Amino acid sequence: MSSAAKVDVFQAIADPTRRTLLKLLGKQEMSVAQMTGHFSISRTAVNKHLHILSDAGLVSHHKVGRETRYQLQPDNLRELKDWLNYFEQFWDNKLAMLKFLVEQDEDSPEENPPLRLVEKKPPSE
Amino acid sequence: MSSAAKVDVFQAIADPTRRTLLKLLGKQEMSVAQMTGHFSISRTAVNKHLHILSDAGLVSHHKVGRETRYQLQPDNLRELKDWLNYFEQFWDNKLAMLKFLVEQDEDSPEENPPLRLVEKKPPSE
DNA sequence: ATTATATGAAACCCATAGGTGTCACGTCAA
DNA sequence: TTGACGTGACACCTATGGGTTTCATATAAT
Repeated sequence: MSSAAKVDVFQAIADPTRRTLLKLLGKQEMSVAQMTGHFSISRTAVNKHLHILSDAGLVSHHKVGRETRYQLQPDNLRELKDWLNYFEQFWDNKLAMLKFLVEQDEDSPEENPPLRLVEKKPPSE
Repeated sequence: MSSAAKVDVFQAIADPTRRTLLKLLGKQEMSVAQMTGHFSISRTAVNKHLHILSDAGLVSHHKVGRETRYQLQPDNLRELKDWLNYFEQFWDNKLAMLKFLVEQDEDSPEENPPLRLVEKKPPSE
């Protein structure tokens, strides 16, 4: 129940303009006009992109005076990460293993086993 | 020159059918007809999706007799991973740091410093 | 009170994405 | 040789995505 997610996250990040918007919001909360300044498209177009990002649960917004400030809401990117995680086994077993171990560690904070890097091995192909 | 990448990877994985195709190919090399069996759309439609995945460099294909076998080619998913990596700092600093360190290690194979888990700290900005 | 600013919503345009069916061709089986 | 199988290339259709312009409204500034 983390988010309504009326729009697919994969779909939301498919557009390069929206990806740039997310990067911008990663730096700081911004108003619509402020963001529009970074593009050569109309403010209305930017607004549409923001709506899509909002429907995907990737940004939130709140009004400050007459302007609408948008904030990055990266939680739903986890879905993307989880998807990608499945494929990481195909190109880098070592990194996938490490991530697995780290996530295990996250779930049991009282334990803190000494993590060590495994032997280096070249990519299978 | 790893790939032509005529199609954006983000765009390529935006479609759920194409994501399913990638998952299928993650299990094993498959022919077009074989993949079509997993969907309710026409073979021609599947073929188009495969072309898009191919243009994005995510799959490769080779002919075996009269059938065309497709294989997963996950290298270009790194672009997606790199993009996502930037945002991970906003939801999980520890994991992002570890990944960074691991990748650093990948780049300098002659050195092998003892990596230790660092303390969790809030994003710098 | 009046004007400028910041925004949202609506109507509209056009390119393209995703789907279909058809046809031709190479390959495997009888 | 003949026919079924597996596929690629085309032509076509329709919904939607990303863009625009215009209009209305609320807030800030003078």
